[in-house]
Amino acid sequence: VLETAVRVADEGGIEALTMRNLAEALEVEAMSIYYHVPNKEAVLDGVTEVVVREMLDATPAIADPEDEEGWKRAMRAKILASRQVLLRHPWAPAVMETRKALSVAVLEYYDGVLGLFRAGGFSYDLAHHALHALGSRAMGYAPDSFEPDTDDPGHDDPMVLLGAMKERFPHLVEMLQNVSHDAPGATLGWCDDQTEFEFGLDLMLDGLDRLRRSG
Amino acid sequence: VLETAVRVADEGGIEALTMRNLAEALEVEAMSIYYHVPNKEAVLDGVTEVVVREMLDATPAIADPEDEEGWKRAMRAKILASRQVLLRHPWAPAVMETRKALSVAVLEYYDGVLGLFRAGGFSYDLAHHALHALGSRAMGYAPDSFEPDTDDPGHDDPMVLLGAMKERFPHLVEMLQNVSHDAPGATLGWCDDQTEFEFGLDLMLDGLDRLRRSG
DNA sequence: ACCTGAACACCGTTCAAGT
DNA sequence: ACCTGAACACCGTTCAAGT
Repeated sequence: VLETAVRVADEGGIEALTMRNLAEALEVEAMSIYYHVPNKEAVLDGVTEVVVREMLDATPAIADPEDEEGWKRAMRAKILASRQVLLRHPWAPAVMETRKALSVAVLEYYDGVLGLFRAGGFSYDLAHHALHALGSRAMGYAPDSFEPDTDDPGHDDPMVLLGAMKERFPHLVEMLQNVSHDAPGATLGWCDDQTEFEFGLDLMLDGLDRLRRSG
Repeated sequence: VLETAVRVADEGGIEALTMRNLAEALEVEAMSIYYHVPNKEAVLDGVTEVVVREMLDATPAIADPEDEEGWKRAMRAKILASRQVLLRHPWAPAVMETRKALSVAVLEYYDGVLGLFRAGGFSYDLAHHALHALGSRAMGYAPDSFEPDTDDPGHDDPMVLLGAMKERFPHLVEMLQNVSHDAPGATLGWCDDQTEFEFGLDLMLDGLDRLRRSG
């Protein structure tokens, strides 16, 4: 029932997940879903539950490292594995943001993360702060503030555009000219999401490890 | 025009911001808005523009610190000031997440952040990574993964509930019992958002400062 | 140039009714 | 116990028509 909902969202995006579409995919006619499910909110709760359970299944083995130093490696592996799951369900982060109550799967997930912190010798207090600090990164995603502006403002010569932008956003333009290698004119679409995600994640994990050691 | 849209959202929440409601607030009847604005997406673009410009106005003075070491202080002040703006518009982060194109105000904002990094001696490459790492934190908010579950599962004795949860989520329950002081049974609603935000922010800024110094 | 009214396609949801 | 059809309230949006 919920798994077909996930499939509908995977294929047509989240906006394709309407009650009528879902009913069609279930080969049942229209409003029969309401017998099994109270409302659409429950469907959205359900699909995130399915996705998070996929994450849990993705990392069953690495839950409890023996050595204290191994917490970082295990945490990193767990989070990056979850990220792989999310890449198969690109709509999931947005839906998860809108869930206010914590589902059972999410609680299990955070419990596992906490377990890793504890295995690494974190106090509950520090582990609690750490969980907040990681935020959505603990579930394998980060709000991607940067997307290319594919609209008209760039439909003329990109070099001319850069020049025009230079007075308004001097540092941004300078950065673009210094960092971008392969695609000189392509505004901001060239960022390697995986690299950036790991950079931020490691920054967090290294900082937390330092706090752990200093007590 | 857009400012009244912000007011409507401030008063009634984001779900109250419908074209018909907005028209009523403008004391104009219904569909006249479409003469001034192409569609609702443009309205949402507009309101984030207004909010981000509020952020820009909130920190005009601290844009360029002389000393290299001051970058962190200035960045922290800028971000926390933006956070104060967002507290007046609690619906704004969710809307900003859904914008894909970068508005002029957002570009200006990021340009200012970049300027602070540069003033601190960051290379453009490191500053670029830093921007990604900060993510939404650069704009004063972080995805708050934790909200209390106010629904029925807790309508019996909280201590009994904790006991029942203990086998499924041992680390979570243990953490709750160790960290929570003032409100022992109140699931997870007691977290101090401001404290947690600053903890995560400082973790990032400290890590970035360390990378900056090591070259 | 600016606003309006009626209408359309679509959404989540209710409810009495079928088997 | 499970499904259906018709209907309701609401949404964003179109378009020909008004001043």
